[in-house]
Amino acid sequence: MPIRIVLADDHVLVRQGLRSLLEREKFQVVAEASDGQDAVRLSETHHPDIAVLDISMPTLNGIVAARELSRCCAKTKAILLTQHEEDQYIYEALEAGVKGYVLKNQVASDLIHAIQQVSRGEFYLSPGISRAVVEAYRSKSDRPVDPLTVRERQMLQLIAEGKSTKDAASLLGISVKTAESHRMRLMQKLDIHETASLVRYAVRRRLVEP
Amino acid sequence: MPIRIVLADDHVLVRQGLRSLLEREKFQVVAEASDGQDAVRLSETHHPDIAVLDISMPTLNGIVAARELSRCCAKTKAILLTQHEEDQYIYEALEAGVKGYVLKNQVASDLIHAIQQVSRGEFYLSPGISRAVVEAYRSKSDRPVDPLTVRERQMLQLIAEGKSTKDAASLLGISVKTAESHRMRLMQKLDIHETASLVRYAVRRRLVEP
DNA sequence: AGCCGCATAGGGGAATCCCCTTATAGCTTT
DNA sequence: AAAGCTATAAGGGGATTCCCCTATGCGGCT
Repeated sequence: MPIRIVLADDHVLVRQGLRSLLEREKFQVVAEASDGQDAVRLSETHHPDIAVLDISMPTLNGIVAARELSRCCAKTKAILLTQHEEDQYIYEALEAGVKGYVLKNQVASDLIHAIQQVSRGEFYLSPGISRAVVEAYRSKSDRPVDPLTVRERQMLQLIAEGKSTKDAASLLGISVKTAESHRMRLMQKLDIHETASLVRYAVRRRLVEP
Repeated sequence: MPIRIVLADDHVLVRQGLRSLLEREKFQVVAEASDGQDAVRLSETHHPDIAVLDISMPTLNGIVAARELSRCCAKTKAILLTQHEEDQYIYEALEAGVKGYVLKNQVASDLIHAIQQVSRGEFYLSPGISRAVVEAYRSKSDRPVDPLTVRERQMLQLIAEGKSTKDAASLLGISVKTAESHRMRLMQKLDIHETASLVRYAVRRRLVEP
């Protein structure tokens, strides 16, 4: 039986390129998602062996999506794709239960290996980020804890993407007033009081692309 | 004889995905480049029919590379790949002699069509950017690279820094209503309708640090 | 001389943001 | 069992954004 995969990346063209690559290796791509929520939803219905998630995606980024997956689809193993190797949030990814971490500027065989290895129950990390992982663990004790909750970070991302509170609320399936609450406490925690600074913060945190 | 292609994108994984996609369609990828200089160099030696160039690349971005190509390899036609629908990229791209413009969040068949059409000597533009192109041609005569006036750019920067319109007005020594006017026309010109997207635009333009 | 772009300034209004408050339910920690 | 954090939801209200509209004066282009 082939390894079954859900593929999530917000760029259709990139996604289809990856799909072509994976199918050439006899993997079976059972579904494609263009954002994090879709990735989670499709994983819930298809129960794939592997979810390949781009880190920067709308609605839920790859890390948050991976966290969701480890809650709702324990069988599905998450592999993150990222552009950045100076990723200081690798620790977050590991904590989210990610099994593989692949840089976009590695060769395709890297992703292939990652999928094979992770589906065997092992971990896989692209060469070049091991250092970052080691450092993440080394400084684990005095790591600056991100004060935000999952919901607050989701709101932050949606705000930074240009969504209004109302839009964000309906995207998250909660009431406008609840979304406002999350937004307010988020701003209090970060001591930021305008949308603009919030967006710059989200860009620095790589929750969204500038 | 198959259509011969040079493929340039700084992410190896994405590049190989695209290659797989193109080879499935019987195109011949004669070389891959990971930056703009390489793309030009490889085109000079291989004389491909088509150069597929990502816009954001190290050393030379896709647009500059396309400009080079139109000088040194007139036979090679450039197709740009981009994440952004932002208008001013398109102006620059057209001026650089680009023959095709494909958004990364279009389906793969879009790129296939682009290659076929461009190699026949026609133009190709992804759906969704035609409007911007039409506008580019409409006001072609005196189009500055950046369509914003000095005042509008000042406003943009202040907004992105987190200033309110009122604050910005007093900083610029003008009335709040004037500042609002600048802000409004700025948003109209860029076709951006929320502060958040405005901030991300300013970050991309390096008007402010993220 | 007349048109056009730009900076200036203002009126008005709907929507949204920002911030305060309170309250219930669930889950974890102590 | 109590305390604490989180997610949920709601009321209210002042500030700001966003987008229409009009209007004047200045400088440059044809």
